[in-house]
Amino acid sequence: MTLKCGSYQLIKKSSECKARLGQIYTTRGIIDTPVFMPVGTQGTVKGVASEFLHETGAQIILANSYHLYLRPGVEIIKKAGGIQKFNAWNKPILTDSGGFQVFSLSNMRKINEEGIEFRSHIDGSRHFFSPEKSMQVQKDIGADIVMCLDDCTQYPATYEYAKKSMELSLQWAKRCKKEFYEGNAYQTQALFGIIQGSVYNDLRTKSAQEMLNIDFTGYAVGGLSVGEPKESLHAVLENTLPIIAENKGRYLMGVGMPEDLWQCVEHGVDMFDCVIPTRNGRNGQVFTSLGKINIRNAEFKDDFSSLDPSCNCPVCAEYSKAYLNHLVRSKETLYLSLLSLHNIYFMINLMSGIRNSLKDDIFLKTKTEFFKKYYSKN
RNA sequence: GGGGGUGUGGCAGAGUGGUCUAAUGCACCAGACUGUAAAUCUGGCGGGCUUGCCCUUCGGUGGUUCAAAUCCAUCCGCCCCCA
Repeated sequence: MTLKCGSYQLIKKSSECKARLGQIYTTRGIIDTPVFMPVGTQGTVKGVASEFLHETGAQIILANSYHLYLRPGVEIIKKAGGIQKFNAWNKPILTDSGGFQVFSLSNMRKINEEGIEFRSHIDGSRHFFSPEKSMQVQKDIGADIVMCLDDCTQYPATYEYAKKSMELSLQWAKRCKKEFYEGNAYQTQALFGIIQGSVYNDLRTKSAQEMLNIDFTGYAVGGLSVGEPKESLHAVLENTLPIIAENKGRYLMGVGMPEDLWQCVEHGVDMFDCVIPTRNGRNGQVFTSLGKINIRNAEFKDDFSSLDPSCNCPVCAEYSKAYLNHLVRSKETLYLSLLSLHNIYFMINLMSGIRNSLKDDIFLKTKTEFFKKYYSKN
């Protein structure tokens, strides 16, 4: 049997909760899930060279079509032979559609039914992203998994606003699918739909059902981690994920912190992405099995132990907290790479631990142990 | 020896009678960051508590004034120029 790019294979369900072990097939390799995908907006995971990224065990990374479209431009990437040739990352890549920029560049864009008009954050020039345009850009970039152009609803949003926004994403999703499969030329790439609806359960339900009707290879839950309370996030997942067919990959966009990964896997999420490991790394915050620390803090000036006693990453193997503290204080650029690398390794390793616990069907016990240790210093 | 200048919080540096516990930057102490316009941003940075006030602070001392970082005297330190 030939597996379609982006298709999900369920391997084992937890007997204790909705967590599940599986695999997502892509043309460039099989992804073991649950998986954490480091974010490389501009085609590079900030501060981490591909060879080090491989060492972390990363299976797939993100890139952003809006950013790559603006610079270097799609033509350059096509000329390079696709994004994987261009950025020397030969494993799967998922591209975001530009939908998140609707949210994050909210004061530099206008939305209408046709699409989104952006003012470039680089030079102020005007650009138009329609669902069709987003599909063309992502196909040209050469992503293995392509995301539908959506309207990432801001939080808070009134019910009426969230409804309109969700319905717009739905209309766009239909156009994305049509455009994506146009000419049947892109069977090596997968298209995922994105469920919206803010914190309103009936809107989420509607969005999920309609997305399933359109029929995508995988489904993402978007519009979360945009400022809503944690309870809302969990309520949405609890409500929405069961609607998605069991044989489809479920991707929670933009999440998250280590504690979020455990909790959301428990709800049945298969894929995550988040800028946290790299951004926080660049800001001195380090994730460890004993909780997060800010390596800039004075207490680490003469702490010659590694960042995390139970970490096997290249940074923990070689460098002390005291030295990393010194690098951060001195603004030596090396710390950007080292802390990002460690944090990514931490996330990837955490997911690997989650998968192992699912294999042995001891997810909840392992989760409890993780939290006990992670919060032991507070 | 003669002339000129200068001394402000950890550092640099504003302020030249009241609105000054004293701008700003750095340093320092913390916090935040969730499909990346982020190597960024925010807060704190003399002491005390009843959180509104009180005490202490602009080289030292003394003075003028209702009021002094700011004016005067004097002492001390530093810098420059001429001999």
